[in-house]
Amino acid sequence: MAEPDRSVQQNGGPMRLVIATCTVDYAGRLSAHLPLAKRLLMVKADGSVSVHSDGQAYKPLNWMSIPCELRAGPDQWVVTNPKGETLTISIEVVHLDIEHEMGDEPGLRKDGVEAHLQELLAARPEAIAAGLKLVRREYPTDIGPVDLLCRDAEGRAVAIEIKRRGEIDGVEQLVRYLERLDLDGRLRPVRGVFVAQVIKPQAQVLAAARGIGCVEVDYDELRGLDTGRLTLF
Amino acid sequence: MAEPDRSVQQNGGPMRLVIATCTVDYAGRLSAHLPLAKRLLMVKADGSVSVHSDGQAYKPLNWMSIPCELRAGPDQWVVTNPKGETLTISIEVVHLDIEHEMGDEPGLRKDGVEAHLQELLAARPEAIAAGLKLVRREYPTDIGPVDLLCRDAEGRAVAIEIKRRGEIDGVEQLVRYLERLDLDGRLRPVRGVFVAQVIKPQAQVLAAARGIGCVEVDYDELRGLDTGRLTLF
DNA sequence: ACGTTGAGATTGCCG
DNA sequence: CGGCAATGTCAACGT
Repeated sequence: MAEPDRSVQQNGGPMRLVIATCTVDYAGRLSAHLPLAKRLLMVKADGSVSVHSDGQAYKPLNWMSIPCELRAGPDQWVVTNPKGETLTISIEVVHLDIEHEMGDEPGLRKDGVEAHLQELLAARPEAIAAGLKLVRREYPTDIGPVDLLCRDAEGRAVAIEIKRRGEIDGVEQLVRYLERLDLDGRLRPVRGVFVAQVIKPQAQVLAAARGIGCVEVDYDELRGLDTGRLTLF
Repeated sequence: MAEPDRSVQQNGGPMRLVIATCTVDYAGRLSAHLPLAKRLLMVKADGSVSVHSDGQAYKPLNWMSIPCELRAGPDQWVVTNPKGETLTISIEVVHLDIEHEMGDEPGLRKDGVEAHLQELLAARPEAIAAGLKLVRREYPTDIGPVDLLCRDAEGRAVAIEIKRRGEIDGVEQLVRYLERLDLDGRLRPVRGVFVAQVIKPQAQVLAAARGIGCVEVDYDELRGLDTGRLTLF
């Protein structure tokens, strides 16, 4: 064959959607077989292939992840990967076959648990320590905003740093904020509390050495309390 | 409204495929946002919704699993589930919108690793222990067949039980076989070896207490050796 | 019905 | 760069 083999799907192409009556066989980590039925075959731009039925949201019945190579003949598709795993799709009838250029995917932005934690704790600072009242979220200092500034039951200032995972650099960050806040006569002396879902032993030790309190909070419980409040009224 | 709300997707409908320029927001366990881009929206017969880009095989960018309810307006889809999680798809442009009746899915048949392991080890019992020679696969006893019966280098009988995962009940099963096999003067005394990809500590302890050997085998390696043999000739 | 466990997991994070 | 843990884990099986 002199001309390039167009049956080989390379990365960067459009998404291809095929609805076909087919059987599917996978041989790799395990062997699996799908009897003859109508299914959706999805070939993504990156070359990966997945076989969907109209159930089992969202997981496909079978698939082949990149890196892999698709040899798509009229009656049979064979997808192989470097590990020697194969996905063989034997096609009886094609009901639909479309290609669509999808363009770039800007990517998923997960609004981290940290932001949400801050929201929840701003709404209920007493979950950190009894009697704590919020002064301001994102209280500004000249080296950046501290997550929460509160006053305790005795009216003393408390700076709170919130992390998803409590590690040593989070404690150091809080120490820097505390230095800055202590320059303000209206706040001084400012106590620090480091809050996270889990605080690593190293961070706990450093915090203790710096006179900073540590509080581990349960995210689900906080969310539960929060929704609990919402549903009460 | 007197007529039924057709914008509500119930289970049992056809599969719907939409390619649309859209933004997507998920609020539930976490919050996530997808900027405006062209994506594939898949609505399965069971009502589940998933949002695919043309990368990240096979996992969708966002999804909502059953049980859930889809309210599909022209500009916005809102999928909710009983836990109060929401998936909101705001549609700018629709590039494709098809529905297709998929019919029944006969279901996936997984040919277990255990059967394949037995095949591979029957072909190469020396992978279990040097000098081991196969007498018979599925050697019958009156309480069921033992996976492999072998003879070691000294001609002594060895009964082998093969599991994908070595747990305590697999050891007990082998113990029962050994009792039976020991009744046969032509075999007695019969040694036992428990073979699995991984053997749990509890099972190892019990095996040791019963004088049964434990061998962990690497499935991929065995397959490799096997295909190695096949490709050598 | 509920808890336990495995999964062709994938993905991020840490050391 | 390789091992470990989390995942919006899900799904299947045993109690």
